[in-house]
Amino acid sequence: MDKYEVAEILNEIATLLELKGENPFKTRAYTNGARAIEALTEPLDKIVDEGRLGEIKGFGKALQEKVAALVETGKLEYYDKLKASVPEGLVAMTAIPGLGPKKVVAIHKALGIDSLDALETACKDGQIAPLSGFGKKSETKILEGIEHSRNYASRHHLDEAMLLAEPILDDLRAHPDTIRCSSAGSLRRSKETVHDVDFLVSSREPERIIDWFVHQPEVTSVLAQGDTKASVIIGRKGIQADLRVVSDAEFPSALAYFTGSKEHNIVMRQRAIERGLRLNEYGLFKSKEETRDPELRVNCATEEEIFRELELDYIPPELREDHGEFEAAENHTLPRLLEWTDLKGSLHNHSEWSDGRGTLREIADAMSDLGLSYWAITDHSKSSFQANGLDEKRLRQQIKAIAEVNQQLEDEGVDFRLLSGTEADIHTDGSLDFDDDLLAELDIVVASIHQSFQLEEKQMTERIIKAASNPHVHMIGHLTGRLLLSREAYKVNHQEIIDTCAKTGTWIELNASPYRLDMDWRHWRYAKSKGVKCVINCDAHRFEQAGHLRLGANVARKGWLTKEDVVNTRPLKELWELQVRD
DNA sequence: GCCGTTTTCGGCCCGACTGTTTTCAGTCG
Repeated sequence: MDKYEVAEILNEIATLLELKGENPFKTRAYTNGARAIEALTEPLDKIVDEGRLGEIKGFGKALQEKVAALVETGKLEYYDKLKASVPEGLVAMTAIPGLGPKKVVAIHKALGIDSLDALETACKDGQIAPLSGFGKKSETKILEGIEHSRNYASRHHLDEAMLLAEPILDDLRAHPDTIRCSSAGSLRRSKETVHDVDFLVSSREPERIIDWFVHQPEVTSVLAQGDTKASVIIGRKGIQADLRVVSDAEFPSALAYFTGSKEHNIVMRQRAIERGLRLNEYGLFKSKEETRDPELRVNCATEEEIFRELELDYIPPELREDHGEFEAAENHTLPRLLEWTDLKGSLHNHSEWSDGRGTLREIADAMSDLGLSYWAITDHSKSSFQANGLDEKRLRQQIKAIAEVNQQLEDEGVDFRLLSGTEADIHTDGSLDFDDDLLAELDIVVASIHQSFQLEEKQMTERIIKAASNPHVHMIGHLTGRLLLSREAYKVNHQEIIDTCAKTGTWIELNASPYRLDMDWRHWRYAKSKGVKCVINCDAHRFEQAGHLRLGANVARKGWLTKEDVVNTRPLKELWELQVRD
């Protein structure tokens, strides 16, 4: 069993314990254990083999035994028994907003309900409202929740959230009663998918800001509206948006608090407690007791100053996942992160020659107008016939056509170049769609998998390693083939592939399509530690997808990457020098 | 279930909102 499967079971154990009414701190121990396992950078089976599970923070005797059993045998008696003792379907019911473990159990005890379908029927029949602690509104909300979970995915792509949030943020900024404002939450941390969109505003007139917010034309329903907080559903796709309004003195601590992550915040609070202080969304206070007394407030005008009071360097929002940022911030070793404006071009893109839009010249003009320096045309290869992939003959024609466009650009004095390339399919055996002779004629070779996703992890890993070992391959494209919120990643051993790329000097793509964002940000720190370079690529099929560069850079920041770690921050001349291999 | 430079027992982050209640439990982030 791999670490993700183990983590999933630990999380399920936590939910099951909650349903059984266990000590909440015991529940939390399992949740913490799941997180710690997911965050591991070395293989879990290796840690188990060497008996080092106890070195993981929060791992005592019980968790060590349980995880070792899961890794070694794939089974855990404790889990099986626990699962058998809780009616199936109750876990799914806890996913409905407003229904936690206590209420789910209450409904089950009173009515014997153990599935979403049965719950829906009971609501419609008016059986829920008479229960103690429930009412007519509970019934309506549960029905809405079930409906919502069917109509909309509960998470959304990052670009969708950004596109929705930015105009609202602009309007909030322009609102006469706004002093400061920002996005917060997972959007500000650039998570690859987000559950909701968070806004924070400081103002002397909170009720006016709240009122303005819930009356925005995009708002389709108001979930909650109070004096300092409102939750609404916005947009066609139904994204939840939360707004908090605080005083300006509270803004820095509120921003830190609502940016999260939850795990990061817990460490921040603990650091405050260790220093005899108390941190909450209202400020950092010289008190051990709960207080909002301005007299006790440690004056912090910005987030930076809060970090300083807790003896930390400023931690950029993208890094706030409790994935090692505290150690680095203490030791002054946080990286200076990449900025999206550092990017000079994209090395994996398509044109009308395969399944993209636009002629070579149109693409060159569009990207040059954006201020980029180069743009690789890497159309699909012949095996991807569904994408009108190029065979040898058409690829040779395209190389010539690109040379002609570049000649025109040079004659016109335009400081921009197209690069010739291919996105070569990796066959099941790891061989590529073109011979080495032809690959050698190209500026850029991206090797990607577009079929046979179902191979076992071992075979899939060997397949990619073989492709990465071809001296003509510059980079591996979208390493796991995942489509966020729709298709699971195919199983690969990231570590082995990264180790190979470190030896061969092969780059790994961070595919900046909002549906991919692949390789996942969680693996970049390991790649970086091995000296493997990243390439942030648009995988553009249309002009406007050049904008994916910004998204890709945001996610690269989340992987701790700097300008130096990313190949396409370099000017063309340096890019050529990087390509020379031993 | 985990943890410990006062502690091997008694803590474990904490505040807002909702819906149901007549003062609060449950849920959420």
